[in-house]
Amino acid sequence: MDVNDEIRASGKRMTRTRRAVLSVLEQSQYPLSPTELYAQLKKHKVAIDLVTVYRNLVTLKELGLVTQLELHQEGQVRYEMREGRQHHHHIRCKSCGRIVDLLLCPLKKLTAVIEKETRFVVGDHSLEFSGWCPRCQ
Amino acid sequence: MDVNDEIRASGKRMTRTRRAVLSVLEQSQYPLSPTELYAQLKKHKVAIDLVTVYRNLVTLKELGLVTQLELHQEGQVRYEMREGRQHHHHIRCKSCGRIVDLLLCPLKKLTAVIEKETRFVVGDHSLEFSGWCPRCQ
DNA sequence: TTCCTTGCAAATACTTTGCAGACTG
DNA sequence: CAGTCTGCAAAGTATTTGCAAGGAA
Repeated sequence: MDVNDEIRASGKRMTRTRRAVLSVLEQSQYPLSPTELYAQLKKHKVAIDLVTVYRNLVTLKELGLVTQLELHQEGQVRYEMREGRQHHHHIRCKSCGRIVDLLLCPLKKLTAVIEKETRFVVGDHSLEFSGWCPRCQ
Repeated sequence: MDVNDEIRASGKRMTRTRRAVLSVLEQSQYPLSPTELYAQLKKHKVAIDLVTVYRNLVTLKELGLVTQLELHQEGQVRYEMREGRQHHHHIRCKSCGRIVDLLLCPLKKLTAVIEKETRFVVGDHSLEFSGWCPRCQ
């Protein structure tokens, strides 16, 4: 079942703007904020409103096609494609803002410890590093 | 050097509102958002403006007296006293919003791994869990 | 033809800024 | 007294909502 089918299976429709949003996200090397995504779309001469970008991102997130991130000190949200990507985290440069994937996650064991200690049932976790990238050091 | 001295040593002053903000933060069992802090102050009949709460929190953060947190999916910032508290993280209930401290941090070793892998110099990290607290399960 | 989707305008939420008067040391 | 701090008004940024027209299946 491809993206198109997944959208239609949920009763939603594959529209011109939806396709464009997905396309930009697929091509991006890093998670995009709604505003950045909007700027990319404009650059590619796609006629779309910022509000539509927001609404499409909400929809795609609900369908589980994209993942939403909130990086520290940014005051905005970012999205990245989920398609086949394994669970991962990010590191962000405090100087230039560059965001790089971290393909590791040390928290599986920790979750059990936390559940025992707090009696919470753990759902998600978010982990993010920040520092200075090679160029900015 | 107590809080009072620390503030004065930086050329800042210990004012009525600053004292009130610190007092509420000291008594809170969990990190407070500016708005929650403001509500507490009002409840204690402290005459203060929300803007002043924001400004004092910025100042106290710059002085290292409070720590700022941004929990996932909250869309607001929180602050907690730093005074002698060890480095820690939080878990938040997705249902009632309750926030509980986690007194562990498994990330010291990981930092070295990440620095080698990404060539970043790691500054900070943020780690947060969310799930369902005992009452909400 | 149904009803999901879009654009535009407007509202909301959180946070920051400008300025003149008030207060601390 | 000098310089910091405060309240009030207003601006700024990110995001959401209402509504009527447009578009997908």
